[in-house]
Amino acid sequence: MRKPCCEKQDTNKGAWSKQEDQKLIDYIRRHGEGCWRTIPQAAGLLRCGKSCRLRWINYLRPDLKRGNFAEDEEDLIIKLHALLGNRWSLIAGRLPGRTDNEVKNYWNSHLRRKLMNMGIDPNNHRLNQNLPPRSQNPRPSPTATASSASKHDVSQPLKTKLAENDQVSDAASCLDDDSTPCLPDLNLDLKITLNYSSSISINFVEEEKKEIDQSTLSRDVESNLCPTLPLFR
DNA sequence: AACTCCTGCAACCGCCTCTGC
DNA sequence: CGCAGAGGCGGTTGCAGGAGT
Repeated sequence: MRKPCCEKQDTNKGAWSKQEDQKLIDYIRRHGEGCWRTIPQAAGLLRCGKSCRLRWINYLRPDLKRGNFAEDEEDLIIKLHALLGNRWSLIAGRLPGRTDNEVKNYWNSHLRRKLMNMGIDPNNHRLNQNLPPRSQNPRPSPTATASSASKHDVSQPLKTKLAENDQVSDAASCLDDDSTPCLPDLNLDLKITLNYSSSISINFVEEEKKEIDQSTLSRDVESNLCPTLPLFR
C-alpha cells in the first residue's frame, strides 16, 4: 500500500512565500519535474505534492507568458472553447505560455461577459435573443459557469454525464435547434502556428486531433459543431 | 477618508483517468 | 481483471486590491 499524497496536517496552505517559490524552483532546476509526491520533502517544503505541481505549472514555470491576453489569443480561446468546451487544458495546450488555470480564469472573468454582451450564449456559442443585457445581469460569478449552470439548471433536459459537463455536446446541440442561427463549417484541418508579432492561426494536425478525445471531439465536430468566431469578429 | 461592492486571480478541493502491481 | 496511488483536470472559493459612493 502506497502512502497518501501528503499528510494534510503537516502541510502549509494558502499563498506561497518567496522562499517556498525559490525552494521549488531550485529543486526543479536541479532535478527536473519528477515525482510530485516526493518533491515537497526533497525540496524542503511543507506543501502537498499537488500544491507544488500547481504552483510550478501555473506560476513558476519559466516558459510562462504572463500578462494580458492578446486579441489573437482571445479569438483562439473562443474558437477552441466552441470546439472543445470547458476542456481548459486542451485549450491552454494550444496557447503557448498559457496555463489551463489562466485560460479558465480569463474565460470566466472576461470572455464570458464579452460574449454575453454581444448576445452570444457563452455556454453554447449561439446567438441568444433571451439573454439579458449585461447591465441587468451584473456579475456572472464564476459559480455560474457553464458547468455549474448546467448542473443546477433544471429547465435543461437531463443528458448524459458527458453532455452535462461538456459544452461541445452543448454546442453540438445547435444543429438540433433550427431556430437559432448556426454558423458555417469551421475548417478543422487546423494547426496552431503562433507568431507572436503578428497573428495566430489555428491548426490541428492529425496527431493532435487524435489526442483530443477522439471519440467525442470527432463525433461532435463532424456532426454538429457551431463555431462562434465568424460572429465574434 | 471610510466604507462597500466588484473584480481578478491564485490556490484548494474533489473527482476522474492512467498506470503499475 | 481489479485495486490503489499518482497525476491531471475542472469547478469553486477566498482574498487582495481597485472602483464607486
